[in-house]
Amino acid sequence: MSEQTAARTDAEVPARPVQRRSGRQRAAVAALLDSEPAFTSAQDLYARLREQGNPIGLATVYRALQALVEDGDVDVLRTGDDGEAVYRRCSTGHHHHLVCRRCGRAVEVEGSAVEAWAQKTAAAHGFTDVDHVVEIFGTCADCTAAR
Amino acid sequence: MSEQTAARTDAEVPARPVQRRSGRQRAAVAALLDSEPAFTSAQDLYARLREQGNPIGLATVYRALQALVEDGDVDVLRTGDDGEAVYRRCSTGHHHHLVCRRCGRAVEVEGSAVEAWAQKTAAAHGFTDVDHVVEIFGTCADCTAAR
DNA sequence: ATTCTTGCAAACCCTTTGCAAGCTA
DNA sequence: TAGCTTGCAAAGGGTTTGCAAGAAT
Repeated sequence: MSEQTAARTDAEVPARPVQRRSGRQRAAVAALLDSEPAFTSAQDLYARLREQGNPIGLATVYRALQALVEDGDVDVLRTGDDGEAVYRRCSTGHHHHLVCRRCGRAVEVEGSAVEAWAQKTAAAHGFTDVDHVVEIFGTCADCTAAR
Repeated sequence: MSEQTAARTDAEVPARPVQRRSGRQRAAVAALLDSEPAFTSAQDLYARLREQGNPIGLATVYRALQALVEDGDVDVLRTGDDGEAVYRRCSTGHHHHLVCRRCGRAVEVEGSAVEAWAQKTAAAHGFTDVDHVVEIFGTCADCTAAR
């Protein structure tokens, strides 16, 4: 993992109360994501699930991720190099990420100062329905040390 | 165009002095981009060039864009929905964008406050080699009025 | 002449979709 | 039983690459 780009929408999607059956595989994807601190790609999750003995289908992984994102349980980002989407279990409120470009590990952060700045800047140019994407990339302490 | 995501790298790429021949088609792409205030996709540029009577090849458009980005003359963003890349002629210094999610028109903006915040936040978590992606999306004045 | 540029078509990759079979409630 | 979930394979869409032909220096 290296350069990435944000894809999170700030607009609060009112998680429509879709009726969702348990689904063994879907649960497996959710569980793996729960224990993963880094942003991970669908392909990666797919490979890992199979490695750990779960013969899941790639389409199922994508469908599970789709559902999780829809429910607001997971955040999505896009890698800057190839546009691949990466997912991560996240808290529901509005927040941004501090992501390690080396291992993908991420920390949720918030910055009211940025929110205000974005709002003000947009307004100054006559823009409405303002929304923003903010992601910080760097090398985490562990990766810095391991190098 | 609608939701998008940033892909700009803050790391200053020391535009390697690549020897580049003029190239009629490459120039055409650069020219079109020069007169375009909005972030535009490769496919879109390709279509427009052909429409205006320039039988360019799609691969050439991509190669031209690649070169322009490499030289730091063009900025890239990724649409949030489909991960399509969009390009725009930009100034060389570090800056961010205020993009209209309706028409794609963009304004270059800068915010030292954000730069400082990003740096401070990253440092607080032990991250090094900090870099960040910040893009503001909204509906520009014109589009707001036209609606 | 040499070297870079352009086009076309094929190749790639990630992601989505159709459809039949398997589960869940 | 009815309806969602899963898999496989095929389709899609954007982007890249191989290779031969066409410019530029």
